[in-house]
Amino acid sequence: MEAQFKQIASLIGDPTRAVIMWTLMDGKAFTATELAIAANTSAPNISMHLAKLVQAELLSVESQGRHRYYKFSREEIAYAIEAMTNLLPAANSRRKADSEDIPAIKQCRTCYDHLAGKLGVAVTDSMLKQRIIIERSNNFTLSSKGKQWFSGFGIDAELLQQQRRSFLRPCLDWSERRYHIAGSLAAALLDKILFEDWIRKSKNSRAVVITAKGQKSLYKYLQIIV
Amino acid sequence: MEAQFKQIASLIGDPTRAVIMWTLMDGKAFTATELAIAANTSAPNISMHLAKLVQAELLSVESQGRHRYYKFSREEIAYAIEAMTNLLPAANSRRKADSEDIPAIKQCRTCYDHLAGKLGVAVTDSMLKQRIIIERSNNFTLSSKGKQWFSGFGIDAELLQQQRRSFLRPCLDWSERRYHIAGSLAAALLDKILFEDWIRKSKNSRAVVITAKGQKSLYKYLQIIV
DNA sequence: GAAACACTTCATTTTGTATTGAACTATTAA
DNA sequence: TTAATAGTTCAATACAAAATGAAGTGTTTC
Repeated sequence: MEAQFKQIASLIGDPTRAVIMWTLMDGKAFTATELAIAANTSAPNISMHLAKLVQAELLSVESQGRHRYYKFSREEIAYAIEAMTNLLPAANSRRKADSEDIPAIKQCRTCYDHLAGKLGVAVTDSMLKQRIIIERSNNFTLSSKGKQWFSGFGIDAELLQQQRRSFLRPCLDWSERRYHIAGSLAAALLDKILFEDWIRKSKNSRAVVITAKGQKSLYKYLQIIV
Repeated sequence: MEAQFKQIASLIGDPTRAVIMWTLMDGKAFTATELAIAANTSAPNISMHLAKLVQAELLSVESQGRHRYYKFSREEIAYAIEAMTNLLPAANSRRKADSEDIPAIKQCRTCYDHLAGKLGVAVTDSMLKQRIIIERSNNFTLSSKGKQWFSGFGIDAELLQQQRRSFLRPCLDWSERRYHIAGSLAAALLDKILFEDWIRKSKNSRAVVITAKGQKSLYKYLQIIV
């Protein structure tokens, strides 16, 4: 077992593979070439690394014509990467002020399948304030008022709650050092506000931008001033 | 940020350091020599690796005379290692039947600060059956009956619930592929049953053995037949 | 106070594995 | 049918980082 853990650790541990995993936290599937660009390496090299990750069943591939799309094979992978990400800020708090610090990604971004960054935390704060969700000993639950709120939003919380996957859980934000909501409910919310064009994903980055419509709606529904 | 993630990944990724982290999942502090034995390497080498982990604030050291005790600097580290551990079974399901498979550690072991393995899952199952805890969409909550049960056990659940740290959460068991309870409540339970001598930790391993007293008590309180 | 122990530091060597370049397959476009 | 694109495979190379061995610090024990 220890040997197997070593294997997984060194699998994620390689810098190039770490970037692959980091990039895939976007939630969508990437082609080998896209990942090569993200990791700033050659095609043969990325191919080798992807092969290793697929063989270990950390990633899955899907061929579409001459493209091969890579993504996490299952949700747990994203959870693990997320957990590793959370180890970071404290480790670097004393370092030089980050030169690579991109404000955009701190403001508003996605975390695998849900909203994170300043906006993610703001949404969560507002929901707590309005008692849409209730916090208790590091756990969130949806209130009955919350069920109505989501329902008015076109999201059937009851239905999501019946599913096997995690419904609502706190996720520590690496830039804010505060919790935002994750789980199927948070994923459904992200889907919805993307569909409604409140926010738009930027290309090749997890950063998202808030539209004018989003600005208005975020104030209306959640009293968030962007 | 990506660069920092790379750093953390390669920090955990080295085989020797992976063993260090794995060993520390025991929850207690280890000396450099103990870790050198666990990782099967030399004193200078383990010292170098430990220095790196401490510098990254993944571990903390405490000097006691000529011994230096190393442990996780914070709870999140254990969570991340745990999350990584859970990626394993699927990754190896197709492999040769594990030759290194030690039954003892599958039966009953600790997972950082709480009970895991077959016994951990059995305890959780029994608690669910008795409605001491309630499961809902991948989350456990303590029932009022449960509060009494723990109280009768000398554990003040209310008090634990007020603390900042996670109170009760599911933790996926790598050997059983099923959930067992984790969080401060599960940690308090482990403390209690260790104190009551139901189980005993074995040296240099996360495996625990069930005592005769434990066998009786597990049946009495949780209807578990060992 | 000397010896044994626990651990670290430094300079050197080793080694595992990532990377590179060339050649190859398969798909799409012209 | 040819050319371009997307990706993989293989053998050779390069390199960063781990391991080693000798020497040093501080602590306990006899």
